[in-house]
Amino acid sequence: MPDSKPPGSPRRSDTTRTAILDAARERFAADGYERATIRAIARDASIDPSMVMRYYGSKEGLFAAAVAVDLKLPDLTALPREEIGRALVTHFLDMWEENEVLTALLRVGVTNEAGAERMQGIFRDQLLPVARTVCPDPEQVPARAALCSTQLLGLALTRYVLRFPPVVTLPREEAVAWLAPTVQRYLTAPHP
Amino acid sequence: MPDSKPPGSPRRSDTTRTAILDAARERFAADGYERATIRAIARDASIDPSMVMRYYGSKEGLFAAAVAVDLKLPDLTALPREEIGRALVTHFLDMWEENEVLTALLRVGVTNEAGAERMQGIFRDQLLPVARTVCPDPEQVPARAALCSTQLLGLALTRYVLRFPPVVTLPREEAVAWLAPTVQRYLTAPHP
DNA sequence: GTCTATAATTCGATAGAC
DNA sequence: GTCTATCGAATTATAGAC
Repeated sequence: MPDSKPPGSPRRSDTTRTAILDAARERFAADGYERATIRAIARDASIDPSMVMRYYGSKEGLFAAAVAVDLKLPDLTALPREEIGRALVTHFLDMWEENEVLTALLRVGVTNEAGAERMQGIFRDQLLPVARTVCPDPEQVPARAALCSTQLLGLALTRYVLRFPPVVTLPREEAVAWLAPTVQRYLTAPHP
Repeated sequence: MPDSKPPGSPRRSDTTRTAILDAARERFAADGYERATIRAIARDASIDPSMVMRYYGSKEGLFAAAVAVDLKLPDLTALPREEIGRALVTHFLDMWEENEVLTALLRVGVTNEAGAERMQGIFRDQLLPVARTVCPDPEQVPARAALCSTQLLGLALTRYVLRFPPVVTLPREEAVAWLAPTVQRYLTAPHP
């Protein structure tokens, strides 16, 4: 964290570091934790495998650094109640498509505790505040946010990871049109 | 498949074979493909690792055999239209809880092509016939079945694999009450 | 900072005695 | 059928020259 150099002088290693992290995200997203080897990541980044160890200490450290980006969350709490479902689905599709971090986290989290916990933290941080502003009963907020996560993660799983053909084929607008009412209902409808 | 022995005489190896498959399902479900080692599976089954190779040839062969059980599918096509959502959610929760095969398939399928294809086949075989009987437009059947798979697999992912606490805590009846209308809508509601 | 060389494990798979 | 022994390959991680 502490940077002893003045702001205007980027260290030479910075470009190497980001190249490593980019390659790591790509490999973790494509292959999962075990099959994404340090050697392959280093090869993708056009550097020596030992540099990865030098910079990030271990494979676990590399993974932690690769997924330690904070995903910008637009303020959805100001939206009208009726639009929250559509806004959430759209926002999450944006997040999955603009970044490989979430795909990497999902592929790794399925067999890696650290990945699962981080994925859980992201969904908690993003869904709970929204749920709090629209849920009728504060006591139901965690359960309703959790229900939303099942639908949103299920879409990501089948579309970006398992790649079920009918889900991959589904146009983005159509997916939004179908899922938005579901998320809307999980958040705002009376308890069934 | 061909059994040269008379029906009344179980081969001695049969008990060993099923012990191996049981242990394999457990390990694949808990650890995924890479981390479930043949040695660990053999240790769980209290036999020698070389026996696994002798019986199943390779690790891939073992996995294929472990997940090659046919899941009995009750006939849901005879149900009244209005109950199909609840019946499907209940049926899938039963399948996930009575058997480790689906958890193993999901954990493996995320990083293994063979697992992903088998998972896709199961959902296709189970959902398409049901969707065909209740969908208004035959052309929309694959998309609507796919939408159901996103919600059902999302529940399984967060509840049985990632183990999000609020989803794990959710009582089974409550999960059914929330998801049933979703699945019902994906199958029978007019295109949004 | 970068690279070579290699240590130390671990795994899947094989050969062969009994 | 069962087990011992081991091969060959791949991995993470380290030590040290330049």
